[in-house]
Amino acid sequence: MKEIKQILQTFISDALKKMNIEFAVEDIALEPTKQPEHGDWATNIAMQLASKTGTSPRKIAGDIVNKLEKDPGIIERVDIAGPGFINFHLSWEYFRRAVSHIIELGDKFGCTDFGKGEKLQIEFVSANPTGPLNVVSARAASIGDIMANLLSAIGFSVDREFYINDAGRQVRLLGASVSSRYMELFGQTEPFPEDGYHGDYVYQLATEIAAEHGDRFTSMNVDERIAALAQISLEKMVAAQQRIMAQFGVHFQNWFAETQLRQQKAHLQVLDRLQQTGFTYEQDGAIWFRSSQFGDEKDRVLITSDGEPTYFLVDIAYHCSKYQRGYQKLFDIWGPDHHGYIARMKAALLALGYPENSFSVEIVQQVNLLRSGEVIKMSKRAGKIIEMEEVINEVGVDAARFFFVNRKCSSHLDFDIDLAKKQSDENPVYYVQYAHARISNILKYAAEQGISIDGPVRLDRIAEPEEKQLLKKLLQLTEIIVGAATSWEPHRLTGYLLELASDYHHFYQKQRVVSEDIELSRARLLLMQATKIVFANSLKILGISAPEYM
RNA sequence: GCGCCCGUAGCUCAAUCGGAUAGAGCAACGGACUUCUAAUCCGUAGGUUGGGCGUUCGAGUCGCCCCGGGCGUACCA
Repeated sequence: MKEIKQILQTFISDALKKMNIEFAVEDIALEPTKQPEHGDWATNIAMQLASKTGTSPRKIAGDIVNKLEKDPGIIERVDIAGPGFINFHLSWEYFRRAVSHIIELGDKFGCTDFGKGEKLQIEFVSANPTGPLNVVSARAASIGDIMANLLSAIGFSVDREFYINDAGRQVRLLGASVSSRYMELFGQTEPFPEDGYHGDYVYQLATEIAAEHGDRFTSMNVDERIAALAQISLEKMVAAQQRIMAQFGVHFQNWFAETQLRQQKAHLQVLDRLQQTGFTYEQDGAIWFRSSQFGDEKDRVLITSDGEPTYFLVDIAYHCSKYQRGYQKLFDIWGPDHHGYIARMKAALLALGYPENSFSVEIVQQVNLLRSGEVIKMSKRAGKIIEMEEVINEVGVDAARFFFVNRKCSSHLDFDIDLAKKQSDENPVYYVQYAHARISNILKYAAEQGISIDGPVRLDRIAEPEEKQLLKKLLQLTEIIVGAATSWEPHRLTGYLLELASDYHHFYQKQRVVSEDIELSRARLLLMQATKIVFANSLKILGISAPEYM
């Protein structure tokens, strides 16, 4: 079954050809209508052409409609309305065919081969292993994972990657912080580092290490101890990150360590390559990259005057490694505090000769946690933060994923913990899941009543407006997925699910599925099956469970 | 100062490429369970889309100027 949008586009395009008008098929705008009086799908093509030719839009619309092929298996009626919209009323035959089409495709319904297997990578979360994962990480985890699912559904080959910042100053600082607490446990004083990490987790690390290794680090000299404790702490922190991600249902194909790059001297090779491009220079004892030539505000340092590679240089090497590993497109999800970093990274990759649009960054905006209607104030300095783990334990994985993604990535998010926890009608997650559970229960009930859907079913018994509305919505899944995936707007899928649930509950209220009328019951049971598939496929992309009962 | 994100109903948010009468949910009020799950449904009320000017057949959406909120602006990561 071809997408209705494409079918109608072809019809219109053929009509335009008969009128000797050139217009690219894929540019013919078609959208589902908001009001039933306007039919099912509408196009504004006549208005667009009117502004070009100077003819009245309603006249052009009339010409198009006259020349239009009106396949009765698809189109019931075509109207011209308003300033010149052409409204298509689709036939019952078309909608009924959708039922068996969806059931036939099953878990493949909604998927396309748009991406043609192109290999791409999404890197997300990549939180420093020097502190616990916070709520922004949770939001990034949801968005990254769901975007990966969406892009897979439209035919890309997608890998998820987590970059472990396990080198540099921050890690040494963690080691020093833990070392100080560790010595404290054994009654010895070691000054706590300036800018060290506060927070209970540092004590916990020290306590765990003391329990596992005893006092054997106390006799080392300070630098050795800090290095040793940094390494152990790092492993523990990364293990915790991996555990929480798994618990949240996010499975990274790769956890990529920064030290790996440093050991291979990958950053020096990249420095070499950059120097060959001629976009570097020395000044004040440092080596600079001329990123301002590529639209950055100013030039950036690659090697400091102390001879140390900057984080930026290593990060360039990291992104090069992604290309070298065969990814054709790179997506990064960063926090709001990194947006100033985008220009320089794009500049570097451009200078190195990678294709202009092969790298893009999505900035995920901040999250305000609310409890009892109040924003919870957090202070990283004082170590007072609400951890990702706390949130998902408190509200559950399903609700957390739904809430984090039910908003444009670029919008700030108010996350109301009380609301997400509520198992009531105030909570949109349950509204959707309840619809799925209701359908499951009907199917179960029908089976208990001995109603079988095997053999020929008279789909023409499906004829009520609530059924048409439901089918119309079911058929939109594919386009919603393509739109959400290509525009990086995963909230379109949650929005769609809420609409679908609403249409379903409405249907449920007005029409009974299992009744005395066996033929009608069987037809509606197929409709229920198709609806269940759409709920299940959508929820699977969101990584949210589809309960059989609630 | 400059750059990015944002401003839509009392609250939280939608609105696909610029489309028709700006929609949902929550909160408020009034109704609907003898019937496959009431975690549901129906109804009422709620708006100068922060303000102004412009672009055009048409602007919440695009451009310019204000107002307000958030974030960034390192030889840190």
